[in-house]
Amino acid sequence: MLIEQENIENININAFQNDLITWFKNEQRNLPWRKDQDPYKVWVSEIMLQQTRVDTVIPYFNRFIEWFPTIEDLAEAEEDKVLKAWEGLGYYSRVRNLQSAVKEVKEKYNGEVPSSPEEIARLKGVGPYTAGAILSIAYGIPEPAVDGNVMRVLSRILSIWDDIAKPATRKVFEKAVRTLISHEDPSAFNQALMELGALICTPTSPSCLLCPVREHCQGFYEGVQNELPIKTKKTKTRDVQLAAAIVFDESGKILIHKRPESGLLANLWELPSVELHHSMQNEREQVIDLFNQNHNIKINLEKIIGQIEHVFSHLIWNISVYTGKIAFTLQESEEWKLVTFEELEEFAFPVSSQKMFRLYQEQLEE
DNA sequence: TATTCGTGGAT
DNA sequence: TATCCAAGAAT
Repeated sequence: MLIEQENIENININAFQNDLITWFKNEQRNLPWRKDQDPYKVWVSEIMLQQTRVDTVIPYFNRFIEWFPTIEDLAEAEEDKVLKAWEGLGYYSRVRNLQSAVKEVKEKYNGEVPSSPEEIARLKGVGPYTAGAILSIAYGIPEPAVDGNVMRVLSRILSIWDDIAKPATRKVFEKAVRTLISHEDPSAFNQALMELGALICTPTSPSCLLCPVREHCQGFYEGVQNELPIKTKKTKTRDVQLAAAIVFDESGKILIHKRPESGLLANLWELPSVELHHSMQNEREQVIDLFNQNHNIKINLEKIIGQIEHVFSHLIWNISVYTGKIAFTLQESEEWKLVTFEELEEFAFPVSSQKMFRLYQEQLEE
């Protein structure tokens, strides 16, 4: 904490703010959520951008605002449609938290996104970064918005060697931002730090020769810009063996299942599946037994149509994909439905299920 | 605090 | 091919 305190005193704060903000105003990308400062749109964009690239978010953002133009529209929407709007974006609890928070804003705050740090931080899905981003960008309030970009950029500028993988480290950077932030234009300042991280001060091989704040950068001065930030943490993924089935009824409809309301891919639809375990039993027999035991569904498996690998951040699914027929009359419910191929479009599926549908289509074409 | 939450692009 | 990682939050 002492090191960065000394380094921050080496910075000419006014010149730094001016160089950074001037660069941002000239070089910023033209992004759909920068067309106005509607707090709702800023909010939606910030949730979508969590751990997600700008290029990925753009089409999702445009469609989401088209479907749900206002807080009221989103508050009143069916959750299934909201999840459909998020289909393929990942981290699906983000959008369920967003809708929940939007309902709270509608009811408790008369539809106006609160502008106090305490109130906005209490909303579901709004953490320290998102609270600061909305407050500064939509309301011009000088609050820190410390994301991965800001930690990378400031770790270099201030030569901060704390491990940014540790949650406690964010506070170090929030303190630095409180010292550095422009009170004239907090929105431009915060966005400029992130834009600099995205365009110039990139994770590998930063473009220091193009950097508008190079002369303020302690890391560049020391020649350590490629060693910062310090980020430990290893990703240990575990393997899970699954078997999924495309199960048809007599009329050719497909059986789909709604996942539980918490945990992985919560509330999304999927092709029914079971987790396999090591056994002397052959896989085909085990799948039939597990469908019976876990789902209380009797099926006749036809054939295996292929294997699919799907990689999450923390685990890997290896899925054997079967086709089959349902061996009794199924009672449909909130959790189980029989639908036609056309009706599949109405349901939100994770990418793993979409891979299986594609695999089946490829089989048909052979 | 460490882990759980997706996905697809970059290197 | 494998690893990392991108505008984080909840638990």
